Amino acid sequence: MPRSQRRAALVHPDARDYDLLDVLHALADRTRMTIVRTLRTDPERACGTFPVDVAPSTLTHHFRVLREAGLIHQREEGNRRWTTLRLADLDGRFPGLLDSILAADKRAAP
Amino acid sequence: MPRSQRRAALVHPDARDYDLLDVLHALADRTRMTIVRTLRTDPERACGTFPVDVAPSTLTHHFRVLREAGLIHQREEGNRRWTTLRLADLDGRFPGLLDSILAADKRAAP
DNA sequence: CACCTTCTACGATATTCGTCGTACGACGCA
DNA sequence: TGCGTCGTACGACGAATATCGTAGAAGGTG
Repeated sequence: MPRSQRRAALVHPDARDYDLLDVLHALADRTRMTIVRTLRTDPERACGTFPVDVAPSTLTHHFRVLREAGLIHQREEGNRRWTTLRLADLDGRFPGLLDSILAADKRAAP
Repeated sequence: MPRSQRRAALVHPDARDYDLLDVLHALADRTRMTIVRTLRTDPERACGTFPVDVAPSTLTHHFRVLREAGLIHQREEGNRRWTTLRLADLDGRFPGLLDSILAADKRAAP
């Protein structure tokens, strides 16, 4: 039984269940925006390799918010948890939205 | 002395001081999103004429959040406070962002 | 086996947020 | 002067949030 007790079931919402307000709320945070920005360039990353300055447990919290909003996908491989951006799902539901927001963020702090 | 005591000074941030995270946070609320959506179609509205279902004091709170994020402008005329969308300022700072978000919202709940 | 790394779950804490009721100031009109 | 309307300020309250420290599970490596 892999990770049955301590590790959560890694629930990812269906792309059709996306809630725009949840997506906006998830992105309205500097740490989470940095995570998404990083993933937009790098396809896949392990949790501990993001350029943010918070405690590991805090990072876990932010990943959960992003995951439950449907922004990221996480898969487990051995000891690591690899994170990817759900770009296709997001673009399917809200075409152009994510890149529009990321462009605005880049414009604000390139 | 016009509205010196009870009414706030109606501070509107400069368009150059826009903070994207503040904008996203302001829009990550159903009531405030409805206000912005309404203003995107109707150029100007009085405070009490928006299709939202909250108490007047709550509405005042939401207007303040939108105003301080730079999304709306309010001017006083007699007894009323007229609200407009700062579309040009927003588009100057974050081109295409607002319409991209509004399009996503319309897609989610047309 | 022992040890280290990675990441999570849990509990605690301080802060923010959305909501409302109440009171009231400013305006317009009779 | 008085009354009704519009919108605000203030205080309160519950819920959500962001943060952290600690403890521990799972995997990798010796």
